[in-house]
Amino acid sequence: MGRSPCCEKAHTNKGAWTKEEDQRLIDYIRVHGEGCWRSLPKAAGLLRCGKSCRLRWINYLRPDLKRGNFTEEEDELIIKLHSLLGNKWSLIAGRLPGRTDNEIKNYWNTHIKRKLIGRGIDPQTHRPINEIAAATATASHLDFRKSSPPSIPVAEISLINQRNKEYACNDFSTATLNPKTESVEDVNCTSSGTTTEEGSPRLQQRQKPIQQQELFESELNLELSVGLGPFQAESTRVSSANTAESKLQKVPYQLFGTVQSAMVAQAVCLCCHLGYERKELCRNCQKSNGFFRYYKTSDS
DNA sequence: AACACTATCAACCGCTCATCA
DNA sequence: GTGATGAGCGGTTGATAGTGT
Repeated sequence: MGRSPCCEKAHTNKGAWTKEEDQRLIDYIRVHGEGCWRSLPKAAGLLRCGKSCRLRWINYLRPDLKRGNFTEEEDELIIKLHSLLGNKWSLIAGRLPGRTDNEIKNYWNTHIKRKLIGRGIDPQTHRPINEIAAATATASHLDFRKSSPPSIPVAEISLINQRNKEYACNDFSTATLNPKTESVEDVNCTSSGTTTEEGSPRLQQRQKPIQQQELFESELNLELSVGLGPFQAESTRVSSANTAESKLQKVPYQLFGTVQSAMVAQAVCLCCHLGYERKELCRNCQKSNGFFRYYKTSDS
């Protein structure tokens, strides 16, 4: 089915946003709230397409964004969530208050992937690289390296394997996988966008993380005692009964060994759970950020 | 100082999903 | 049931800052 372009491309700016454009967007949303992205640019006097405005707001201008480096706790949480959800960056971001899907995605690709490889963990499967190497022994090295960017020289694998043995006893992902029930293909699912498997990659992305999570639910005392973030909670997209997100909501989560039933309706942001900001409520738990949000149910 | 290479991340693109008429 | 539309997601690209030679 064809569809009209989201904007008049000939009359829109592209590339980096100027301070003036940022200010226009902020001012508009401050007054009118989020939403109606298609009509927003015109209404706000911006020569941008609605998608661009939305991205700029969500990824950069939103007042509750937490800028700065990721903490070690955030790293580990991202790794845990990725092992469950695959490249569902928006779902992962929903559990990391103040972080955006784009930010997490970039951080994953630039830092965490390398970190996991250094630990001897395959970043896509979250399984030890030596297991994967053994399972793919018949495949060419080139294929293996292609599937696990950034590639590591084959010569380094033995060193990594050794490191992995040391790490494996502490690593949640390696310690909880059941070799009897999971083949490499079972786990090698999550979603590399570069997959060349047959069928719709996107469909597989949606289905496989759930299968994987079912394995985890039974075997892993997973711990994410985090509810939906303030933004994620409003999403109409999480309503589907069978999404990984909704399944996550049903499970009582524990965080780093601390038992907490996570009532989604009483969700508390991760940073408060972790005690990052003990003196006062974190920004994500405060509603008075000077902006009001656009609720379809009440505003439209 | 100049150039090449690498890393980072904001922004874009193409796609799917949800909703509505 | 079907098509149009808006919104959102995930993968990719490109500009630029940082680092090495």
